[in-house]
Parts: sequence; structure tokens; C-alpha cells
Amino acid sequence: MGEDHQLSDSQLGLLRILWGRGEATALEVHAVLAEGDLGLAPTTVSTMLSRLEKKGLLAHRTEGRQFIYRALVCEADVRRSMLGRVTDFFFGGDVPLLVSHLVEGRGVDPDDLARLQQCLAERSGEAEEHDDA
Amino acid sequence: MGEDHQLSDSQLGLLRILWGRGEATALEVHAVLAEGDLGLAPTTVSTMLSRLEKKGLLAHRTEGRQFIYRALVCEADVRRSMLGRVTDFFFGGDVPLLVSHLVEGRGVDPDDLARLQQCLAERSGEAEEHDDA
DNA sequence: GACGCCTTACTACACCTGTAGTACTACGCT
DNA sequence: AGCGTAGTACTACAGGTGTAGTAAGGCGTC
Repeated sequence: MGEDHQLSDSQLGLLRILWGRGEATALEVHAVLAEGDLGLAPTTVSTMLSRLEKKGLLAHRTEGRQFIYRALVCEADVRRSMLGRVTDFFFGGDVPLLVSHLVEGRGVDPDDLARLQQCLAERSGEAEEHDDA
Repeated sequence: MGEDHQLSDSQLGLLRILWGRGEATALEVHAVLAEGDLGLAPTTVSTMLSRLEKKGLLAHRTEGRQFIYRALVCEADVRRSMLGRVTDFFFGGDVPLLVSHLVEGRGVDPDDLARLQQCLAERSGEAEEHDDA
């Protein structure tokens, strides 16, 4: 565990679709992308999928003549890895520092602040419960 | 403002050095990198710097026969942009959701929780003060 | 049983990155 | 004034990405 995922937006886009559906054929992925904003050729999607497979992020099984792809990495891992990269680089790996940066930046409205305070309160409650260990 | 910065670790590494010093010659950058872990050829560093310049992230002035580079983007912008990418992708742009994810994940000890609570408290205080605007 | 279509594999090409060698230029020293 | 050297520009090459065309294979249909 703990590979370093350095993925482009397109690659993340593909992974997201697979995470959302569990499995999908190349053409299903293409359809989802087409439905959204991207207008890629079906072959392009296939190429991207097989490249991702070559890198070990996906795998496929064959059903009839279709390839059914699934992600080999879970969203949480990739999220952790990408977030970790930013955290390490900009905050020296100091998550609380990142959090305070986020909170201090604009764009967190009072309701959210309250929500977060509650969340923190719960956390520290838990921490105290475990304090006797 | 608000370019989308998609930068590799090496590129970030160069930028970090420039952010740290304000300005630096190619050879100074090379020296700093060598001092750290990377063992790159001086020409490699120059190449990377000029590529970054071509992309508009750096600029240089000439002093004697040396190029003195400086960053054209500030750390905060790049940080914002990279963090924004992760936030957008994994949390639909919902910063508070990202924060709660970070807080809920392991790795935040009680002291930090307290610090964050204080930080939030200050924030919500400010928010109320500005509430009449 | 042949044809066509659906779907993947192979190939292609432009551009970016990592990495570095070589060529050129100009400054400074002797 | 010439030579050495420092320092940049140009060139190179492998590997990755974005994008897609074309070839090939198999399954269903007539």
C-alpha cells in the first residue's frame, strides 16, 4: 500500500467512472464521458483504459468480446495519496496545518464552521475516551 | 488569476527553491538540489528552468552571464490551485467536507484538535462581526 | 456460409517531462 | 590579445499523455 499516484484529470475521470459503477465496459465509460462534457472517440477511451491497466491501476475480465474493466485502486487510496502529496509539499505533512489553512481561507461559511466545530468536538470527545489507554 | 497548475514534483521542487530565495541563478538552484537528495546535472536544472519559463511560471533577468530566475506564480496560488483540484475532484469543491474528512482520518492528535477548535472559534467570531455587512 | 458490425489491438503523432551531452559565447585573467 | 572556463542554448532521446485512425477478430444475421 501507499503507491504514489500522480494522475491526470482524464485518468482520474476514468477512475471515477469505474469507482462509481464498480465495473464498466470501455463503451460504457465512453458513453458516460460523452454524456458529460468530453467528446472523446471510443478508441481514445479504450487506449486510455489499457494504458491505465498497463500501469496496474485497472484490470479487466472478458465477457463475450467486451472488456469489463474495474479499478484495482480504491478511491480512498488515490485520494489519500494525492492529498498526501499536497499536504507533504505545502504543509510539510502537517495535516492540522492544512486544515487550519483551509479554514482560514475564505469560502467557509458560518454554517460549515458550526458543522466543523461539532465534528471536532466529537473527535476530541472520542480522544478523551481513549485517553486512559 | 486562477490558472490550473498541474505540476510535477520536480517542477514544484524548483519553484519551492525560488519561493524560498526570491531569486536564484540556475547554478544556485542546482546547488540547493544537490545539497538535498537529487543529483541532477547542472544542465538538467537549466533545462527545467527554461521550460518552466516557457510555460510562464518563471522569468529571469540577466546579470553578467548568469540568469537570475524568479517565480511568476506565488506559492499561495499554486497551493490553492493544486488543493482546489483535489477538493473539486474528490469532494465536489466542498471545502468543509474535505476538512471533516481530514479531521476524521487518523493522524490528528488531541493537541491539534484543540488548536483547530480554537481556530474555528476565532473564525466564527469574525464571521459574526462581519455579519452586518 | 458469407457479410457486416461491434469491439479491441496496433500504430501514429504531437507535445510534455526527465535527463543530460555538446556547442557556443562572453568574461576575466595573464 | 588570447585562452580558459563558466554558464546558457541547442539538441537528443526515452518514456508518458492526449487523441484518434486503421486493422483484425469474432459473433450474429440473412
